Amino acid sequence: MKFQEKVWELLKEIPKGRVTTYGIIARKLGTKAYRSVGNACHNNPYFPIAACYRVVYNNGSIGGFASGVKNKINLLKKEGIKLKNNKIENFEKVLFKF
DNA sequence: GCTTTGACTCTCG
DNA sequence: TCGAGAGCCAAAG
Repeated sequence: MKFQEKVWELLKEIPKGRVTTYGIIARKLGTKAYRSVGNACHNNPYFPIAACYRVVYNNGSIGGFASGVKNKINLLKKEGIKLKNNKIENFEKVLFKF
């Protein structure tokens, strides 16, 4: 199992309406490769299963998205997550820490 | 096998 | 509160 595959496995675990951070995922995998987690999301082969759009910065800002940040925000809104100025509202509440 | 790059994070001013 | 700088790790060239 590759590093990126593990990331995708964790992404599948994220429940609907929740988000997580790259740092949390990296720690869960026992590494500090936050940036590689981002790469894994960018190379995500199965988009709908692994919810890469539910992953954000550690400070609650959106970060980036292959199809555009706006699209990412839109998806999050549909999940019931509220955003303000590219930042997650109630970040502590919707944060999923595994 | 060394260098570059990236959807990151932390620290400091 | 916000921006700049430095550090980190894995993957690709």
